[in-house]
Amino acid sequence: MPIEKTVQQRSQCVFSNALDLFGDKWTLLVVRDLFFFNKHEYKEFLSSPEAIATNILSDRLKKLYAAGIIDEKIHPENRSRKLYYLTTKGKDLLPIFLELAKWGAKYMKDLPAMQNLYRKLGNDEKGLKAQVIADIQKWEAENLG
Amino acid sequence: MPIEKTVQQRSQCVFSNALDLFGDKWTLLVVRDLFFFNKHEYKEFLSSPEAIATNILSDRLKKLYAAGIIDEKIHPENRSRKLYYLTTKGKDLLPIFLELAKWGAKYMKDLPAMQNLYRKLGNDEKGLKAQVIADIQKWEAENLG
DNA sequence: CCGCATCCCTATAGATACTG
DNA sequence: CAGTATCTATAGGGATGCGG
Repeated sequence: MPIEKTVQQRSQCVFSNALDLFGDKWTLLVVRDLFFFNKHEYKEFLSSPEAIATNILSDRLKKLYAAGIIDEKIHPENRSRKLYYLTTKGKDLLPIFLELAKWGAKYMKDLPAMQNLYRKLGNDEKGLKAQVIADIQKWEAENLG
Repeated sequence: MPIEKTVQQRSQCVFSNALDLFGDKWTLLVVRDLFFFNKHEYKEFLSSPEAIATNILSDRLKKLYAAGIIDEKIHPENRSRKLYYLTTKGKDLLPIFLELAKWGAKYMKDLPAMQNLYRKLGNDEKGLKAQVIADIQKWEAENLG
């Protein structure tokens, strides 16, 4: 029987509390995959270029679930697989990602793989945001409906 | 002679690169102190409620400096002290903090210490932002001028 | 004093091997 | 295929040292 780990908050600060939740190198990458790469399965997260380890992925999915940022359901085609998707609370993280990307667009110009995103952010941020939301809603209609 | 640690980037992704820089529980708390609590000295960062350890603080100040997010100068009244302050690159992180705070205002309502910030965010985000910037400029005029 | 640097030790993160 | 178990590496807390 494992000892219940009471997640201790370091202070009453909203930033400190946020960092208690996703202040690490992996948690937000899973959320990124959900937002921008239409990934919804364990093996899809594993296939991202950063190469997250299986135990870390498992742990982060649990933490995101416990925090109410993602939800999950059995894959309709295969009971041994799961589908992960963002809750409303999770989807509300999008503005943070977009601001982060804007900062990156300004100060990490040396990331060639990101130039398309940067251009879209600069030209048509609202369009980008709308498209991310639309993609999610499309997926939801097909898989949660 | 210490071995130079080449900070390895995990991928070409802007989010991954950002997390390589501040994907930990402490780095952004130092930036927070600079933005919202008008802290500019080593001992002031140490006095924050999260109680950062001295070696961690020292390490994070170096990393933030190396990343061009903060700069430093000798304290005018005492050569044994230093003043730390945000560069333009650092100040440009403010929108990320504000989006984070907005998310927290919606989903961490149980942080009584933050209610004032949340209210201000809800009522007058632009005013809040302007005030943070104004406070910084006031400090700069007095200390960097 | 003040800003760190260093050391020691523990806790946690994470890579790899393995299992149901 | 989706995770767990095991092992190792790193982050971090706390005490202390040390130069300016």
